[in-house]
Amino acid sequence: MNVQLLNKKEAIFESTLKLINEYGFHGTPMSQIAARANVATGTIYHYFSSKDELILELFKYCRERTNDHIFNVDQALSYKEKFFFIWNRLVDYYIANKEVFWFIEQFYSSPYYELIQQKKNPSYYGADRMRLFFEEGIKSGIIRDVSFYTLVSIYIGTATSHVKMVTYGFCKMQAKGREDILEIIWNGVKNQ
Amino acid sequence: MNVQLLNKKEAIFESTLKLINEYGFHGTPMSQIAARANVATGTIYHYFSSKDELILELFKYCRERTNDHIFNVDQALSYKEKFFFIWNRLVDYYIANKEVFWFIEQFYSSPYYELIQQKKNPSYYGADRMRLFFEEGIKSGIIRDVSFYTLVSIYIGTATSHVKMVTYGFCKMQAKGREDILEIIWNGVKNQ
DNA sequence: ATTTAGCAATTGAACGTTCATTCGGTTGCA
DNA sequence: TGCAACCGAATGAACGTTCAATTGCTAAAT
Repeated sequence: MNVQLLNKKEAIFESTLKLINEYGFHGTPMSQIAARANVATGTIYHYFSSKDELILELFKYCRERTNDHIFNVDQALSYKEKFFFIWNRLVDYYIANKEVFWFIEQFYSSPYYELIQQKKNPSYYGADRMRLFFEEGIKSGIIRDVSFYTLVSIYIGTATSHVKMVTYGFCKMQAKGREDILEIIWNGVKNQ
Repeated sequence: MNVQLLNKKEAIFESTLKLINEYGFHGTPMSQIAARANVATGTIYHYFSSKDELILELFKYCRERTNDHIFNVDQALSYKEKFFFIWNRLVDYYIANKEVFWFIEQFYSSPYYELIQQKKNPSYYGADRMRLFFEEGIKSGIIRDVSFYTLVSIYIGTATSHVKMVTYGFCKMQAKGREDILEIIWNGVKNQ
């Protein structure tokens, strides 16, 4: 990542992200997180009360950054254009930031995610903007009136699945595959 | 291999599956796997050379069982019917066997999966039947001629995404949501 | 039919390592 | 002067793995 790290907290985040991507939750000791971030082990505990909290905070950090990025969209575009644009932005972002993608995927598949749900902390939920975006399409009659989670399964499910294929190396990152997916899901959800 | 051996091995598999589902890869010690399977810790090492090998074998075991189940389909059905049937079977199987689903998800998102890819062991790849099924639809002109991985993103991506929503408790396991998803992706992939 | 040899299966305490966390001390800045 | 930031060796618990000992089973030998 080419970003100039402004503080130690972000250095710790970036270090954790890379190590977890490489060795998984289990295989990344605090000592190595510290080493890669050029801080002492104890320093991490100045910012985070435990390893679990570090991982929870990192998840929030990743999700906020991702959401801020993908929903930064020109409101002058037509709904169809926005539908395509946001999907492509999400895929681009994840492919350019593989560590973020794999960390989020690992997190969602792990028991950590239940911890967050138990807390019932609204700031953990990042679905608000997605919900608004789909509601906009439904209310204006452009896309079919189906439930939010149905649309998420189709829109986000295909995007993450596609990113997995590409980062696994199964298929090349080529425009054709993306266009096909987008055309297919758009044909499926549009009203007519 | 006699019956007794299979029983112990399967008991270890089932125990591992449940514990990993509950505590994650990192949070499940061999001692607990043994306890839940009613065997001694050392016994596990009679069947598996290490914890990593146990997890790799368990992954193969889960994937084989899942594939055997979902592709057990009446060939007399029309292609569209099979398309709907297999998708529903996959979703049903995962919802009825949540530990299998979450284990596979965790595995795919973890660095373990790269280990398997490095081995280049064909027995690890379970995509053959899926590929044949899509080819059947393309050759007969029923579904659009797009790449295998595009179809996987749409077909499997939406299925796993839907299972996640349901097992997270975001949406009820009701017929409506499924029908909507299937109708949308079928509208998208069918020819013209 | 009984004995016996030998190997497979099983046990769980012990071992050595790794790791998250702590803490007493140091640095740097306001 | 005071306080936050920072350090890293020390601590103790947890964990994967080993191993010497025990049991159970099978089949050949008597």
